[in-house]
This record gives sequence, C-alpha cells and structure tokens, in this order.
Amino acid sequence: MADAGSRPRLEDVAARVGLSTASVSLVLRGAPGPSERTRQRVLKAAADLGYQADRNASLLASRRSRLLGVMVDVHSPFHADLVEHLHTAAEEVGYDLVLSTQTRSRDEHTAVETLLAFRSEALILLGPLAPADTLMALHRKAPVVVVGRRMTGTELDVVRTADDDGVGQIVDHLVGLGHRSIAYVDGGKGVIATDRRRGYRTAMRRHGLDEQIRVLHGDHTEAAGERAARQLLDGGQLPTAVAAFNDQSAIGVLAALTRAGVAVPGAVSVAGYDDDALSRLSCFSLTTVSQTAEAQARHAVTAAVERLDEGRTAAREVVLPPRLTVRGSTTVKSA
Amino acid sequence: MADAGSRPRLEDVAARVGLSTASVSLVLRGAPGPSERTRQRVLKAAADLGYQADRNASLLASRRSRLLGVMVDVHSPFHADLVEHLHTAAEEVGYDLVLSTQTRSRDEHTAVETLLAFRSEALILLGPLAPADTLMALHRKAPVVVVGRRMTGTELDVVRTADDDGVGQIVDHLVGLGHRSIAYVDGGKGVIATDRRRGYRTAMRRHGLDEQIRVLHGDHTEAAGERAARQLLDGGQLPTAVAAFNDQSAIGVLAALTRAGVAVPGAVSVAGYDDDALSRLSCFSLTTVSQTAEAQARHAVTAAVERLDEGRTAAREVVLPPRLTVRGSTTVKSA
DNA sequence: ACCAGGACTTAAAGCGCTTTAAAAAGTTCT
DNA sequence: AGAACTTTTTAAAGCGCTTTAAGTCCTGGT
Repeated sequence: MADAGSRPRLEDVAARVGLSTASVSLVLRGAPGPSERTRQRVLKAAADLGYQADRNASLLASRRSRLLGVMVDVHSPFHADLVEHLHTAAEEVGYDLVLSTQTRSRDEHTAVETLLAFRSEALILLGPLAPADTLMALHRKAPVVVVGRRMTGTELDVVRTADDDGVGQIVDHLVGLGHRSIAYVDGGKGVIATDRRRGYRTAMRRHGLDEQIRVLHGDHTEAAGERAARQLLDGGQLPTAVAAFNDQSAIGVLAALTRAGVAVPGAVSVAGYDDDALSRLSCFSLTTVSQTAEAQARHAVTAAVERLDEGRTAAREVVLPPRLTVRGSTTVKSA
Repeated sequence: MADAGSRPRLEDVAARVGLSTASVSLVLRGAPGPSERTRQRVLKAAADLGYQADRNASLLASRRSRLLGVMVDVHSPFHADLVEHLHTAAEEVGYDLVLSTQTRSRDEHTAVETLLAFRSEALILLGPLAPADTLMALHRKAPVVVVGRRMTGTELDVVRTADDDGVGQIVDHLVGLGHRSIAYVDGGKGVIATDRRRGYRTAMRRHGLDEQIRVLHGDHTEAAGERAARQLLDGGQLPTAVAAFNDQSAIGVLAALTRAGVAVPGAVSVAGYDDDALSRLSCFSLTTVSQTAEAQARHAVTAAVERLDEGRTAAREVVLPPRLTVRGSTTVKSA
C-alpha cells in the first residue's frame, strides 16, 4: 500500500544533506553551479531516500513542460510502431511523451483536449481525421505535426510517406519479375487511396502497360479484397499479379484465390501495402511496402522541436520514400 | 503557433466576472457553494475565454491526482482493447489514465517510473513480466493491480480470466460436436500455458477421453502451430480436432493442414484462444475464446478505486470466466 | 591588509490551481 | 429592528518544484 505522506520531497533531500532546496534542484537536474562535493552528497541522499521528482510540480514551476502530446489510435499496429520510435526520438532530445488514445467512445477532440490539459507543448497527431480548419485552430494553441496524412494548403507540419511512390515500387518489382497483366484493388475514396491509385496508374504507364491498367473497386478491408478476387475469377481472364491498397485487402485477395484453387504465388502474385503484422505471418508471407515508422517518428519529433526550440514558424512537409519489402507472395511470372 | 502567454488562467476568468478565483474554481469543478447566478456567469466567461484548467496545477494543488497509471505493451492488440475499456471505466468514476508503454527500448521499470513521476495514485499493469517481489516493492509506493497474469502469494490485486476453464469450454464445444480425438498444441512454460494445458487435460478426463489426451509441444507462435501440425500429419493418424494455446498457434496449425490438403473444418476442426484480431479474419474465421477485455478493465479500475477511495487493504483476486466464441473453424465431426 | 572577481549557495517569489477558515450578505423570526 | 442563522464569497496559505537576484566564501593581486 502507498503510505500517503511518505513520498519524499525535494525538501526532505535538502534537509538530509543540510542544503537548500535550490541546490538540490540544481544538482538533480544536472544544472551547472553546484560543486562536485555537493553534487555527490545530494545524489547519494536522493538515492537513499528513493527520491523521485514530481513531474507536475516540476512542469508547473518551470514555464516549460517538455511534453509532446501524441494522439494515437490504439488499435493500429502501425501506430504502435510509431509510438515506440517516438519515445526514443523524444527522449534523445529531452522531451517526454503523453499519449492519448482515440477510441470509439473517445473522439479526437477529447483526446486532444486531454493532451492540452497536460500542457503538451506540441501535438503529434497520428492519422488525424479532423478537417483541416479544425487542425489549424488547434495549431494556434500548440504547434501541430500531422503524421501519415497528406494535407494541402495548411500551415501545419506534415510527415508522411510517398504513397504513389510505394505502389510504384510494387509495380516495378512485379514488372521486374516478368509480369505485365497487373491488376490493382483500390482503397476507396480518401487521400491515401487516391495517391496509391495514382501511383499504380503512373507506374503502369511508365512501363508502357497502359493497356493492362485494371483498377478494381475496393476499400481497406479483407472483404473488399475477396470481392475483387471473385470478380477477377468470374471475369475469365486472371491477371498474373494483383497489387492491393493495403495488406488486409491483399489477404482477402490471397485467400479468395487460394480457395478457388489458384496458386499464390504460383499462378498469381499478390502484393499488399503497409507491412503490418499480418503480412509477416508465414502463412501469408506477403510482399508489401513498409512505411518506415522509425523515420517518420524521428521527423515528427524533429519538426516539433524545431518549432519549439528553434523558432521555426514556416510549415514543413516531409515526404519519405516507402520501402519495398519482398516476401513470398510474389514470384516470377510463370510461363 | 502557440501564443506563449495566451493561455487563459483561472485568474483571467475571475477578473472577467469580477469574482475571486476561489469562486471560479468552485464553479468549474461543480463543487457546491456558488449561487446559480454566479455559476452561469462563470461558465459563460470560461467558455468565452476558452478556458481550460491546467491539470498539473490542479493536481498539484489538490493533494490527489485522480490518475491511474497504466503500463501497456503497445504492440498487443489485446492490450489495446483493454486500454479502451479502462478509459471508459476510469472516466465513469472520475479518474483519468496516464499510459506508459513498454517497448524493446523501454523496459517495465522505466515505464513504471514514468507512471509514478506523473503521480499516478495506483498502477494497473497489463501482463507485467517482473517477478513478484519487484511488484510487491512497487505496491508499497502505490497500489498495484495486475491484469492477466496469475500471481500467488502476494498481496497484490489480480484480475484475470480462468484459462483452464477457457480451454475446458473449447473441449466441451468440440466434444459436443462429436469429436473425441482432440489434440492440444501447448504454449510452452509460463503460468498461462500451464493453466491452459491443465484445462485441456481436465476437460478431456471429464468427458472420459483420457485415452485421447495428446499434448503437442509448442509455444505462442504461428511457427509452433505449423510444426505441431506437421508432426500430426507425419504421425499417420490425424485427430479430428485440434485446440491450440492461442490464436497465432492455431493459425499455424490451420495453415499447415490446409497446405497439406486437409480440409478445415471439413476433416479437422481447429480452435484457438484469445479472440485476437487475427481470429476474426474471414479467411481464418477461427473458433476461439474471448478474454472479455471490458470486464477485466472494469474490475481492474474497481480494484484500484476500492484501494484508493474505500480503504480496502486486503488483496483481492478476480477470476473471470472466459467466453467461447464459435466461428467457422470448428464443425461437427465428419462421419 | 584590502578589494575585485570567481565559485557556490540560498532566500524568496512564483507556476496555476485547491482549500479552508472566516468575512460578507441574505433570510427568517421574534 | 436585532438576534440567529444560512447561504455566498473570498483572503490567504499552500501543493512541490524552478529560478533569479542576492548573498557568502575564497582566491589572488596590489
């Protein structure tokens, strides 16, 4: 049980070494001033007492909080990766993270309010859905860094990967394997889907495969992938490769094809997008595109810190190149 | 951009309505005292100014923090579910959550330190790995609630599901479908694996199927499931049903069987455990056991609140019954 | 000796809010 | 009208820490 009054305070440490709280504070934060002797004694005393600074009090007293608010969808495996890297990146520059999750019951607004209530100095929003002007309003309270979503015409910082390029890499890879008849399962409306679709079209044209362009209706779900595959199966002529909007959809395609007796990748190669946990399952072993969570996290933190500590005020967009991850679901076109 | 000095303070609101900060504070927290007229005026002023209390200051001033620290493995989909429900449960009793993730780079210790630095009044640890005495030491600083892990002989509160019962339900279900030859793919050492294995054995005996008990070596991975399945395939006589330690392993089994031309559930039924996102994929449609995240979350919060607000000091263990979720991977035994 | 200057240390004033004791304002009753 | 309350409001003292201006001590130079 917690012994209510037992938590040692700065004053207790100070009393123990017979110094002022000011000196102790200085030592504990590694600030210059205290002599070596004092430093040692204070550190010893603090350790003896198991002293741990009260963040709230520290933050309140210093005008800064050195806290970055991160809004994350706790259900997304990709966000999980991002958070992990955000943690390390933030730590390196002396910031701490406060997370707030948006869930069915807790919308973006509440999540962000919580972040602000904790005095976050900047907000890193992972895949926010709110409209641009809402985010701009927020930006007036604290610098906002949007991760993973394209945003045009705002003054917000944006960190994302080049989705069109990613699909382009998939197409290049497939073409390199000898495929020419490459279908694409679309991801619906939405900025990301649009970019990826364009990436597919552009890449196909680049390879002189204009005639082969074939976009199937779909969305981000497994079911959509299955529907698209069934459509292909019914349509008579199967393409030799299928690229999908994301991994989930790709898995739908893969499952439906396999169930219909079409070998993957033997007869048809299948590729996804996102490199999420699913794609790594050995039973799928899906060739996909990785969104380089670490790089995105680093850039997001850097963007925030530049605003906070270096007075940058101009918006900046960082667009990272995605990385093709070849696994077992794609192979050379069969004769 | 954040306009540094712009954040309105309690004092600003007070000045605007010509009252003391004390009155404003009272109104804003819904405390009794202020008259209706005052209340309205204050609320209006606060809204006009876009005032939002500074949590740090509030927490520091009140001796309480009303904060529950939650340690979560950000990569676990099950934890994600738990967090979501913890949020709502905590909100209902007027607490807020502060999350700290353990990752490869951030071990449990640091995660928990962060939680304490934020002045969490109690700690809810999701699937902690630390040894019992470490947790007990922590418990002396703040009440600890362990979720999802069995802990004997400690004074900690524990909330978990009855793993043996869960596997028992799976066996019952399979037996109900006419299966008698039911193999089990083990989950290795570890408390949870032990419980589930025992659940399997007990249930089999209860149905008079002692002779049929067959435990295959395994762990928590998909690969283990595949190995086990291959072993079954090589062994000559296939069981008519296989229950696995968890969903991942079950999926390995399922994939290996399918690949070998064994129809699932046509020839062999397969069941998993955990009801994680994987099992819901239509291409698997895995019969599994749900750990009832919501109920566990509620009990965890309740346990913490009882310690905090109702002075409970005796340890309590809440063991919830898991819930069988029947999907498409199990069916009546073929003739 | 005496003082400038450097090296440490500390008193004291907050940070923005809660809380409590006490004052102020209203009511009711005789 | 004044006593005896009750309802509102507020002054002031913190919460645990940071920060800055102001010391206190030494050293060495003259």
